[in-house]
Amino acid sequence: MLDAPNRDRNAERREATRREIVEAAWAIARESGLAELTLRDVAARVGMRAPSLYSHFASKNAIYDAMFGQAWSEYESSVLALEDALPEHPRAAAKQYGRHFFDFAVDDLPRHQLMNQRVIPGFEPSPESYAPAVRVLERAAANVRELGVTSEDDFAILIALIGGLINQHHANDPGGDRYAGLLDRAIDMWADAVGLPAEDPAPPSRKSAP
Amino acid sequence: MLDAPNRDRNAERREATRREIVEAAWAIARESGLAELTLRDVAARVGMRAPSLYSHFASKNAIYDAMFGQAWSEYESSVLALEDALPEHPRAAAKQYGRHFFDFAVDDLPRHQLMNQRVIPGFEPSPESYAPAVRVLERAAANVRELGVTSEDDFAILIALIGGLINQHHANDPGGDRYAGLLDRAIDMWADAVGLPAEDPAPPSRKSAP
DNA sequence: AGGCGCATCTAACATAGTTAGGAGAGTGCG
DNA sequence: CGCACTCTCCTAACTATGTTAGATGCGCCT
Repeated sequence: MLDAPNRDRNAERREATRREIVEAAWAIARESGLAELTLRDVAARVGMRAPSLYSHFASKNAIYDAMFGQAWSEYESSVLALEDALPEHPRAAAKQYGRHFFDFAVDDLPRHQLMNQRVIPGFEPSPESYAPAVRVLERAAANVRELGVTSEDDFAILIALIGGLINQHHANDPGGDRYAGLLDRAIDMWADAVGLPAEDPAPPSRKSAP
Repeated sequence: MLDAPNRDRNAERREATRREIVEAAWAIARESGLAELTLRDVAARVGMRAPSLYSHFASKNAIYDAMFGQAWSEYESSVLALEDALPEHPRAAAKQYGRHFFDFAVDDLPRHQLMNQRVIPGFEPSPESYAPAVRVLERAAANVRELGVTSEDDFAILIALIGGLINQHHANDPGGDRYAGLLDRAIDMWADAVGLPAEDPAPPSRKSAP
């Protein structure tokens, strides 16, 4: 039996190894794409053989789940940070939100792919790993409602619009910035339709942190 | 050497076999999903062994290409048929277009996946198989322009909007119809923004075939 | 009849994810 | 100290899948 301090130390080491594995997997995914991600390569990068990974993860899908869970978690943090820096004007805030979603998805292709779960045949994220993403959407919905948009449907349309531009960017213009340029125009269309007021020339910054 | 009639007959047989293989592949994809599509299963369904498929296709990706090429081709035909039945009112026509895109993508999940090419790691469609899809987009652009939309960007935004709703449908609401219901509202938003006139109460039908 | 082309076959290979079972290090108790 | 337990990692191997090599046999042309 292990006593308490040693149990803790072992748990830490385990966690560290798990993190190392997930980091290695992301490194490979970023360098060569998710399609090139093999357990043997991941294992090699952390100085192991493939079967040893099964001491830390139940399957390859469990590794995907950890990868995506980590990304969603970081995403949630970045959204929380964004909210503190959000301008006061509703339309400006909507645009900043939109640009944030877009940049996040575009800057880091493999991380975007997690939003389109069909990229990995047979993989379904676990509710736990997906939770931060759900919270982000709920927060975004709440924030958008606070801007004066009362309809869930209008919010869903905004999300669809941004998601669609992201997809088109990846399909037609990866590397370019045509669809990033369309984002402001698209959000303006949407803002007019839902009745957000026109933007001030010089928007002041808002919300000192509590 | 073969004389001309026999060469033709052989070519026909070859084409028939290719079609049979592609049909079998679609059947499996529809029943079990693209992830479950294996060459051994495809071959079994047409009464062959897997390596024999290589007499007709250079690789599994070549089979995907044929599958998607066929789907794009049928899609082009359905768009041509749609255009004859398009109502005269610009906003009504835009909605009918939008609903058509949406229904096509939603009714037949595996066929939709071809639009999101990232589903099959390592697969890129050939320009030839993809040509009908390009023509459909060009026709759609021309038709939308004819409705009075002069900006490529506004057209791109419409496409993004519809594509985004389709993606959300597949991700969040497969089987339901929430996003189908949002489509009209979304297209109305877009139509107002680009200045299409309000819809007539009773739109007459248009364009007898030439 | 003889020969050529071609679709199909069997056998096998390479690469994946995964499982079985054992070796060795660390830890705690007698 | 020595023994036993646990845990991580290992080697070996299995299975599934795309793919290649080479043989076989059928049909058509001369």
